[in-house]
Amino acid sequence: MPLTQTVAAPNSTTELAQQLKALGDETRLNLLLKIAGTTCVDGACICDLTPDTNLAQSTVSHHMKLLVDAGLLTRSQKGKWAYFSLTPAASNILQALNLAPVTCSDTCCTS
Amino acid sequence: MPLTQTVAAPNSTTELAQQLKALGDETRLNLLLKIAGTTCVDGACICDLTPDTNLAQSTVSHHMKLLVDAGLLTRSQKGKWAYFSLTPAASNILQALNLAPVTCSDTCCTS
DNA sequence: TCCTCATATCGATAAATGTCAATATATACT
DNA sequence: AGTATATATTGACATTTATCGATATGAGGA
Repeated sequence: MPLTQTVAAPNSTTELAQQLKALGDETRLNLLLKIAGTTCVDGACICDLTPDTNLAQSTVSHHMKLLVDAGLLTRSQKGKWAYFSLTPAASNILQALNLAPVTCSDTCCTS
Repeated sequence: MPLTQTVAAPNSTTELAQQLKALGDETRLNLLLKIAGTTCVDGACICDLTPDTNLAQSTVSHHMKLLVDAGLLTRSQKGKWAYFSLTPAASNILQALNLAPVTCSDTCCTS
């Protein structure tokens, strides 16, 4: 018996399946892990995430939308830039899966 | 810091993404949860799982294969029947997600 | 106001996926 | 041997998905 009810307590299997599906793509999983590892309070800027993917900007934007739609990320506009943070649901899932945050690159938060 | 290293410690993100993808389908997630809830020591018989899905037998068989290929289930043949059990990886993921086992239907293990 | 930059949206395309019916395989029973 | 049953495989099809280039939107700076 777990000490805390963290994940999936309020989730229907439909909802959970959708979140797992969103995570079930290596590109998106890596994006989410990168964001999870970001130390910036504002969240991670998509401009910092895109280069590592070797994908077109529009493709990354598309994946971010899917993650937002799945309830795993929230988007906030800061001037020209878009920042993304994990939702509680996403944090819980990553924690549950014991996915330790990746350390943020040193160039983070500088732009 | 978690007390135990349960999930994803040996998994690459590629491998984990593949497992999450396999779980990211409501049919397969429900199949897995059903199997997780089975009290039979032998695992769950596919013949008991199929009716609930309202899918063709070949479709269910296909989904089972995907779950096996993802490393979430093992298959064992018992006479005419095929039984499936969770792998440690699958058990860990379900535990991590705090997905309590569904109670097995009373007709379980009777055939 | 015009230009630049960051991001989103659109349209197209190739590949992957979920599904079924039909068939194959394999086991048990007679 | 022959039949029945359980499951897997095959082939077809419609839908979804990942991806890109091109374009649109929207904010800041000159």
